[in-house]
Amino acid sequence: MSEESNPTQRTYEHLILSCIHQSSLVDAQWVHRHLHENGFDQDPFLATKLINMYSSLDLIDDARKVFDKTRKRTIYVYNALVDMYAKFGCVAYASAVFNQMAVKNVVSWSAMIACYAKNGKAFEALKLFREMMLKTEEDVGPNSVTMVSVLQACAALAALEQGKLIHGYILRNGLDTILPVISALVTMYARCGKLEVAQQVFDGMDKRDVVSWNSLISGFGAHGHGKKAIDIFKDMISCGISPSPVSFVSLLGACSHAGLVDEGRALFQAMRKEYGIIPSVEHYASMVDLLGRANKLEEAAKFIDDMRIEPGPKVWGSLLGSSRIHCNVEFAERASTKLFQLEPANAGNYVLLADTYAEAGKWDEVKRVKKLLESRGLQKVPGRSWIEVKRQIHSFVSTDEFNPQIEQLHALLCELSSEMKEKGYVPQIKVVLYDLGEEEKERIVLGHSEKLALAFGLINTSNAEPIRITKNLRLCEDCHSFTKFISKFARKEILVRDVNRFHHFRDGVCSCGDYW
DNA sequence: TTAGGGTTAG
Repeated sequence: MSEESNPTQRTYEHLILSCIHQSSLVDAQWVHRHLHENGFDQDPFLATKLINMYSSLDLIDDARKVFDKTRKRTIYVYNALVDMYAKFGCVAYASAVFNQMAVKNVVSWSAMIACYAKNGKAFEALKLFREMMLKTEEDVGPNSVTMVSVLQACAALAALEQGKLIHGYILRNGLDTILPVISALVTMYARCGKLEVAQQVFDGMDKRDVVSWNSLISGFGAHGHGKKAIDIFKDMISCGISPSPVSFVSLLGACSHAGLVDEGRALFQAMRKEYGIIPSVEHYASMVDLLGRANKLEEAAKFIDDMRIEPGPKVWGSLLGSSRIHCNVEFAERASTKLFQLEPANAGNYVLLADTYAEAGKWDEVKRVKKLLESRGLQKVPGRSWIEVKRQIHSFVSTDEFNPQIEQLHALLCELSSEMKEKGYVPQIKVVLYDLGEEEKERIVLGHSEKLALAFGLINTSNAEPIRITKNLRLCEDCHSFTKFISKFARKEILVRDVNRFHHFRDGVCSCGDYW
């Protein structure tokens, strides 16, 4: 690049940055046109910037066009495109671009791993990380940024043993002073059920920012320690750290899991009045969840009516979820009517409404909603549970007939069930929302994925070792009751992370206090 | 000169 052209390139860079800043489409198109007319659109530096610009304006196709027209595609142009697809959740496109790259550096690998980790593909993230570790090129060794995404993947899978290996790598490579890395470690340990280790890692930090504190608050919240989460928040304030909007989402979530309605209401008020934070949809959704779970559905609905912003799917989703828990047909209908308009392709909403009808015995309505679901070509997400044994993740679904150990697991569960029935366990067959006979229902609940994972854990872990199970949905009442019995009967400590929170079973009691 | 990262959401 010649010297005199530098200012012009820089001018265009500033113009593009200003379009991003003001998110102005008209200006963006104007700048792009000028750039083209002056022959700057083949400059790879500016092409990268243009991709970023269109990406920030949510214009994927325009960004792609810039890429396609750029003849000199540097290591930077490709990375910008991978990152854009990652941002929009287009994992297949991102990986296609990544695979096309002849030269990949640490940023390329990190961007692709982050893409998988952020878009619910944690297995793929770990797989790609292992591949990256086998590369010998100088510029491909993982760094702190890579570690953060890998830790997120471990957290998503509750892969504690893998996470510990990564922790070791972080210590050996001196990455343990970098704030994002430590915050990700705190979250990883908390989400893998090791709250005490999360606390130790946090205690060992010499410097903490608001995100480090938020990580700890949400960790305690997810484990049901609402009061402790509030205490941590108070400690943070007394250390002179200002709370962020996320601090309050975490706190309200913590109150919700622990049923701390009054504390939650007070925090919501304080957020505005004392800390000047304007509540966003996430805060409203958390409040609706807090009230709804506590069976204050009227108040939750009124809270929505009084909102100063448009409620949106998260808020209505919270109301629907609570209505399902408390089997309230009226509010479930109200929320789902809105949700079917706002997010017609979300199968979960149809399932929640159908389940509410089923529990209320309204079988004609159940049929109607299931038909609606089918007519829209949607499918219910199957329940899945998994468990890590010797660094291997074993995954279970209730209908898994290909699992080589399935016969053994079923036999063990039948044996345990009949023995526990003598000690007072009563199968909660009402959770089976089909018009079936009692025996059939009992057979179905005994085949739930969480119980298969539990049986697998009983066979494959030592006596002293706790069992850690992760589940993609909310824990059902029968699995909850069954696991409580097992924890006493088999004298086993069992940790289950469901989609919302942790259940810590010990000696026949669960840490959630049967409120979840 | 450019690119990748931490906390929340049910």
